[in-house]
Amino acid sequence: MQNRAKSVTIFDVADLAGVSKSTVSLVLTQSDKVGKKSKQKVLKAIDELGYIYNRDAAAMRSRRSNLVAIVINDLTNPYMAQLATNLERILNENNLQAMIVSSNNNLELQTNAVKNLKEYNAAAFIICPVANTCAKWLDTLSAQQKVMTLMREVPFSAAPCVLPDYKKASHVASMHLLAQGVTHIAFIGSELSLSDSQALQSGFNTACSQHGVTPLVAISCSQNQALSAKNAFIEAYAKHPQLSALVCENDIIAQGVFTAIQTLNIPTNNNIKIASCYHLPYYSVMPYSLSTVVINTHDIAKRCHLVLKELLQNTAPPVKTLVNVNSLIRDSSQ
Amino acid sequence: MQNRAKSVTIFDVADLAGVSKSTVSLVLTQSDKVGKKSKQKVLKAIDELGYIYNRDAAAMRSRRSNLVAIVINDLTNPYMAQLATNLERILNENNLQAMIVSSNNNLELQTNAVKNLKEYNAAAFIICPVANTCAKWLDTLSAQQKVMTLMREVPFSAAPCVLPDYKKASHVASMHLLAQGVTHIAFIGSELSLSDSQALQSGFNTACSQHGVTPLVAISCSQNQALSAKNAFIEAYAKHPQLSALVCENDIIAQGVFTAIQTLNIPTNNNIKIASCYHLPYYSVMPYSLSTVVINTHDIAKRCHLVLKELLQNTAPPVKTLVNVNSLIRDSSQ
DNA sequence: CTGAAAGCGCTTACAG
DNA sequence: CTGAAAGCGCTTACAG
Repeated sequence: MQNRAKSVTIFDVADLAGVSKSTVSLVLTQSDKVGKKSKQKVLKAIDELGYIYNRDAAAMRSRRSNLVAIVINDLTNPYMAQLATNLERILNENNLQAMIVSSNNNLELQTNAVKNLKEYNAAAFIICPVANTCAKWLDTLSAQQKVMTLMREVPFSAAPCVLPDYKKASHVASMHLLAQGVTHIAFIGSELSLSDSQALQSGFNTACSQHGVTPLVAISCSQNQALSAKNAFIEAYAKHPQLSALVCENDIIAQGVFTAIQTLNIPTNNNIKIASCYHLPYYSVMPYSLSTVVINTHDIAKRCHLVLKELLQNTAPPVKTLVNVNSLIRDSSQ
Repeated sequence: MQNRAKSVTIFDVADLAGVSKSTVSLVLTQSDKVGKKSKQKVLKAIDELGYIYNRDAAAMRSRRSNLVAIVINDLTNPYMAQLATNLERILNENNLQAMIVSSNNNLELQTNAVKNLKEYNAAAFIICPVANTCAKWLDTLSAQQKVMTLMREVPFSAAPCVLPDYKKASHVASMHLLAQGVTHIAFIGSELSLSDSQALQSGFNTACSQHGVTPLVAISCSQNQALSAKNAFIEAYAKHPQLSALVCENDIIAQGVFTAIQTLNIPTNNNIKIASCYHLPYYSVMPYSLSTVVINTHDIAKRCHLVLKELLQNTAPPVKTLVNVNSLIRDSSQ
C-alpha cells in the first residue's frame, strides 16, 4: 500500500497546453478529431509535466479495460515461459497489457488468482489450466468474463480453446521411428490421463496401428520433469528390456530418458531410438540424436491472440482451434 | 477493449444488506469498526449478488494500490521463473497482487514495460534488470516510483537491490574443486562483464589465490544457454587441453559443458571436474557428478518481500542486501 | 454504526 | 475544436 502524492492530471496538461480538458482526453484516446497543432501542444505539455495517464480512471469511466490476464500452470516449464513471453509481446503490439500470473499447477491457486484478477477488471483471461480444472467452474466464469484456454482443453467446457495439433505431433514423431523398423515401442509422458496427453497417445497409437505394431504399455512419469522421466524409464526398462524405441511427450521427458540410458550404460548395439513430440527451444542439448517435432510458440501465441480478439469483439470464436505443428523432424543433437 | 455491463456496486450490496454504503465499504477494507451482525449481513449480500470489488475505483479514491510489478529479464530461465513464482506467492500472502511481465533481455522492452505499468498505478516495481540497464534511468524512475532490483545490481544506482551472495557461492564451488588438487581450472559463464558475473568471478579468483593456483582465462558463452556453453567449451578445450576443472556460472552452463564433454568423448582418465555456482531445481539430470551450490529461490523471495515492505512504508531499505547461499554442495547426478 | 457529501482522474455526449 | 456537466465505483472524514 502506497500513498501517492497529488498527481499531474489532464487538467494540468490542458492548462499548460492552453486547450480544454476534453481535447487532452481526445488526444490520449487516439482520437482523430483533434487538429495537428492542438495535438502537438498537448503532447509537449504532457512531456514537460511528466504526465502519466491514469488507466484506472479511464477504465472506470469508459467501462473498458485493456488488461489481459495470462494464467500459466507451470511457468518453470521453459516452453510455457516462452509461450507466455511471446503472447505478451503480441498483446502489447495490439495495445493490450498482459499480466502474467502463475497458478503453479495448483487448483486452489488458480481459482484464487482468477478471483483476484476479476477485481482488477481484467478484460479477458487466457488460462493454461491446471490438471483437474472443473468444466463447471470454467463455464460459470465464462458466463461473466471473457475466458479462453490455451495448450490444454478442459473437457466438455464451452470456453474457446487454442492448442497445437497434439495428435499430429505425436503421429509424426512416432512414424519417424516406426519407419526405421522398430517393433518394441512405447509412449512416455506425465499426467497421462489429461486431455493433451491423451491426444498425444492417440496419435502414437494410430501410428503404431498403421505399422501393425502393438505398442508396449505407456510409461507414466510422476511429473513433467527430467528426473521423474529418468526414474520412470529405468523402472520400465527393467520390465521390458526389449524396448527399442520411445516416443516422449516433450524434450524435458526426453532429456530424462537420455540420462537414464547413459546411467544404465545400455550397449550401443542395443541402441534405443527416441523421438519427442515437442521441442523446447534452447532447452535440450543432447549428446545423441533426438528427433523432435516443432510446435512453434509464436504460431500458438498468434492464433491465441486472434481468438482473443474475437472474444473481445463478442463474435463467438470457435470452441476449439488446432494449430498446425511443424512436421519437420529436427535432429537436435547439436 | 471490452464493454462491461452495468455492474453490481456497494450500493446494491448496501441495499440488500439493509445497511449503509459506508458500512459496506468498511467491511471491504477490513475495518474492525463494524459489528459482527452487520458484517455478516454484508458478506451474505455480497455472496448473493455476486458482487465484485472494484479495485480500480478503490485505488483511485484512496490513492493506494497493492499491485506490484515484477519485471523479469529472462522468464525462460527456470531459475527466474521459479523465483518469480515464489515471489508472487509471498506477495499474495501479504495482500499484494503480483503482475509478472517479461522484458525478454531487451532494454527497450524493459523501458516500455515500466512505462506502461506506471499507467496502471503499480505500487512498486521489482526489476530483474536486463544487461546495460542505465543507472540514470533507474534513479530517475526511483525518484517517482518505489523501485528495487533483484538478482542483478545496476552499478552505481541508488535503487535498493536484493541478490544472493554470488561471491560466496562461487568461492564455495571453486574451493570444492580446488580441494581435490586440480590446477588447471577456469570459470565459464555468460555476459562476463555484468555485475553478477563479476561477483562470481571474484569468488572464483579468491579461491584460486588461496590455493596458489593461477586460473586459465574465463570462458565466455554468448548466451545463458546450454548450447552456447557447449560450443564455448569445445572451442576453449581445443586451446587448453590441459583443462581439468571448471566452475560454471549455473546448471544451465554446466549442462552444456557436460554435453560437450560427451560429444568430445574425452577419455575418463582425463576426467574433468565440474562445479556449478547455482542450482536450478529439477533442471539438471546429469549422468555425472555435478557439485552445485544451492541458492534457494524462496530465501531470495522472502528477503525481497521484506525490502519491498520497507520501500512501501517509506523507511529507506538498505541499498544492497546479500542473501546467504546454502553452502551444502550437492551431488546432482541423481 | 449511519447517511450525506465531496472527490479521486478520467470519458462522453452535447450545445456552442 | 471548446467548456460545462454528469458519472464510473469507490473511500474518507464528519456530524449525528
